[in-house]
Amino acid sequence: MTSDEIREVFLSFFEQKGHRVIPSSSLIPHRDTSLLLTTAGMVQIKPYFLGLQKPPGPRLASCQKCFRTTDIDSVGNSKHLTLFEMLGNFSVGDYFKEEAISWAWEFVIEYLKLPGERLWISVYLDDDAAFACWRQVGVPAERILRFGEEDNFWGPTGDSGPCGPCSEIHYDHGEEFGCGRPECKPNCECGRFSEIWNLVFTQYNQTTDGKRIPLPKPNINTGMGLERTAAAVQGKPSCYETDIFLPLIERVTQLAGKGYGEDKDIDRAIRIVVEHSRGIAFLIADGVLPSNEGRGYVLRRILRRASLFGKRLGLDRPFLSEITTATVSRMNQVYPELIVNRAMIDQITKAEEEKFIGTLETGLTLVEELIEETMSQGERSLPSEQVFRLYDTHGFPAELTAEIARERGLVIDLAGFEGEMKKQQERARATQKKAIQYLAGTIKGTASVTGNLKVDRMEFIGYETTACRGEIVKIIVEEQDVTSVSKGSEVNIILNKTPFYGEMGGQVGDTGKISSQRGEVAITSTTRSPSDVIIHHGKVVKGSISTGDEVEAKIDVDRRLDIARNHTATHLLQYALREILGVHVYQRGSSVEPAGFRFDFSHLATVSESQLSEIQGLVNEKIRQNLPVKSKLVPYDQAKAEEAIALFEEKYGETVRVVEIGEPALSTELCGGTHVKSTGEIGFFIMMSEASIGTGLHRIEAVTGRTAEAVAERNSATLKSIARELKTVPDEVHGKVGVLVNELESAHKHSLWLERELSRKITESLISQVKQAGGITFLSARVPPLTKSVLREMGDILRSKLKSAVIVLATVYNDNPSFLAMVTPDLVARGFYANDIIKKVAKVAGGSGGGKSEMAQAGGKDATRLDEALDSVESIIAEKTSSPVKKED
RNA sequence: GGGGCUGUAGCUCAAUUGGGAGAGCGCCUCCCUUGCACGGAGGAGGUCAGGGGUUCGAAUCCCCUCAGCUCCA
Repeated sequence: MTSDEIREVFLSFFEQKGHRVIPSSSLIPHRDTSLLLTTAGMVQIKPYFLGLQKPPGPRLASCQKCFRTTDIDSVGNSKHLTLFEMLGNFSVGDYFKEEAISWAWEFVIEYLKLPGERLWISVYLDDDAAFACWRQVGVPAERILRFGEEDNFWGPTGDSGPCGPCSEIHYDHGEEFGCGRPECKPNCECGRFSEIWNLVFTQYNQTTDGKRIPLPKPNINTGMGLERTAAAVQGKPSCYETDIFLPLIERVTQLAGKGYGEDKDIDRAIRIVVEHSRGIAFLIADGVLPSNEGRGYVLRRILRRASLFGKRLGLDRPFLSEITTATVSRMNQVYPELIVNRAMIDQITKAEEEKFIGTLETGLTLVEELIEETMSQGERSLPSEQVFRLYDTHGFPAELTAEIARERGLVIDLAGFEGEMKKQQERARATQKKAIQYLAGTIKGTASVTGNLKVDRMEFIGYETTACRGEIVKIIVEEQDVTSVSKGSEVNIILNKTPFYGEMGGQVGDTGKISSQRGEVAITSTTRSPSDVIIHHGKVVKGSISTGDEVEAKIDVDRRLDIARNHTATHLLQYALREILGVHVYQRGSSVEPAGFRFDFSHLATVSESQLSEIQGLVNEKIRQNLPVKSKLVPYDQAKAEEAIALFEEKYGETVRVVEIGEPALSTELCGGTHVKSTGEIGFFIMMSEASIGTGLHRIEAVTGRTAEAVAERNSATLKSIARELKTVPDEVHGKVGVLVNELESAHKHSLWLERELSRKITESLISQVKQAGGITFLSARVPPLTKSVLREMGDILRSKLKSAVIVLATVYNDNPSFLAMVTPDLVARGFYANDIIKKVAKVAGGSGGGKSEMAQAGGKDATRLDEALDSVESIIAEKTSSPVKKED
């Protein structure tokens, strides 16, 4: 049985048992900031279990792609994977243990045809009910083992929430794969037993004080690892020998010219390469891009690990994209997002791998330096802080450092390195804890109001209208439900019916007012609870309001129209980007506000000026064509079949709203936002900026409608005023500025030339002004205003002409006195230091300064005492010659 | 989210306690030569990432912002 068949048979089996099959959700969890990546099939079911959302049915089944980073370092042995597929059936308050167990057994025996005698069962210590169920389906008592919390109790995630005992099916691969110890049984560390299916019986809700309260309607949540199951079904010792990995392994062995199954270390490297390559392909397909934090960093880490182990196989050039390509062709039937994003997967992988090779190269020179230094000091061991610095700051793996060191007869202090690593982890954890506490605090504040907020009747009618009559269902003030509130209070209001759009999909919420006969509330923002209830935030400005009041809800229509213009423009922009740059362009986020919008999209190359102007032109052309904008509700599957563009991180219900522009549609997007009726209403579109905001990610900021008009107006006003200033007309401004810049440049050169001419003349006259003091030739003179550099040039000339002298020049430049002192080398040797002299001189004029012994500069504050300062030079030198001179060696 | 490092000519990088912005490669012009990274002379090219502060004076010290690299979560 192939893995594809297992997947198919599983889903159709549970479909027969009344389950609704739901598609795999993205690896990026939707609206769940607590999770980096989707780690189990349960993730997308969680809101149903928590009662936050209505499930499409009480019985659900899925095959979910999952990604776990917890045992990334164990990848390569027989069991652990980062990316895997999890088959699962779920009961949302419907069936329980008995059905879950009997169906699981039926499936593995009848459908997967696994030999019963190779299967072992584990149950939670006191879960006699589960034990009995297993006995009933015919599992002998001696193959049902009891384990404690560690192995057979699931949850809660965090300190409270749903949890319960679980029961697992283990497959015995056979004694030959085991450790051989007599006590070897399921959950043994050796590779003999493989846990293939975990059935979780969520029957308790754990409170923060540790009490477990039975749930009125317990849930079932199961997870069967497809890869492990395939290994069992196909009689292979590990998932790597199944049809899932073999094609990929074949590709690697082809490229590396190494055989699989000949050498333990080589096998491990091959496994890591293929395993991580799958992860790379799937992560990129779901919109993750390499980065130095979050999900992007997970991607970068596995990519680098794969590249390193590839090196070990002798693969020196970039090769990973070959394996990700093989992954795409192996898996795209089931996961079409792979084929859709294949260009992105290929290019990102190549670019990132090349970048890593670059990092390794610079690291290599640093390692060489470190080795040289260590050897020159006669040490044999590379200092661990330095090895850690190479890794921490420059990303150079310690194993590689060790390897290179070994070739040169050196060792590294591995224990010290691990210590440094521990410290770093502790630092991060400590701050992480604080961040979580902080987060918990803020969420708690609103969670009590909105987290589990359930409202039976609430209708959004803002697509059709901008005002309506409704009734106040709930009033929340500072996290407390209240029945009435009066003037001056900040409130959150929930209506049974509202035209207010709650912030979602990048579009900001509406503002406006809610008024009754007795009072009025100014609504300043509108948001949405996790359970999709629209919450109006505002302040009571008149009278008072109470729950049950009949009210009129009216949004700020002009503002809404501004937002709608911008939102429809994002769709047109995405269309234009795909036309001009290519179909690989996808929206990666947006922010739609009344004043303008931001649009992030995936694209690898830089966008040229001419492309930008083409894009802007195309959007404006479509605006002028005044195309109709229509929305409709369609079943999810239909929308998918029609290839409506969906935002990767969004999750959509059974029916989805599709927004189409034009007839036939040139843009079709799944979207819940508010739009204009036809593109002409947008009026005008101007791109304000385009920039790369990370690898493969770009951001465009743009404005439409009246903001665009204002921008155009402002630009033209600016241009006109510049033209006026330049005494010309706007069309001539460009040429005129060019001329002016040239003129300015030559004027600068000319004035520099004049200054030099002047300084040369002065220099000659200055030479005749030299004096003597204590046998030392010196010159102290005031010169006309000169720039610092010309003053210095003057000093240089004087110094070379006078051969042996102390020179002090002073000038007033921009009202500030400044001094320059120069001393010829022979006098420096005799103890005349320019920096000492300048300090004394400048002090007279209330300034200070410093420099080097041959040349020093200073500034003063009192320009009137400049001459007095210059006069002091003679006495300074005289003093120096009369006192005994310390000779320098 | 928290650390570390970096940002100077088109590229790779220098610049001692704060005191004169440089080298190599590349580019342009000329000369000498014509096989290899020829050789020689001259030249252009810089908001020292950006902003603020300290100072007579900041590439250098302090603060903020931005960008890149890197590690941890």
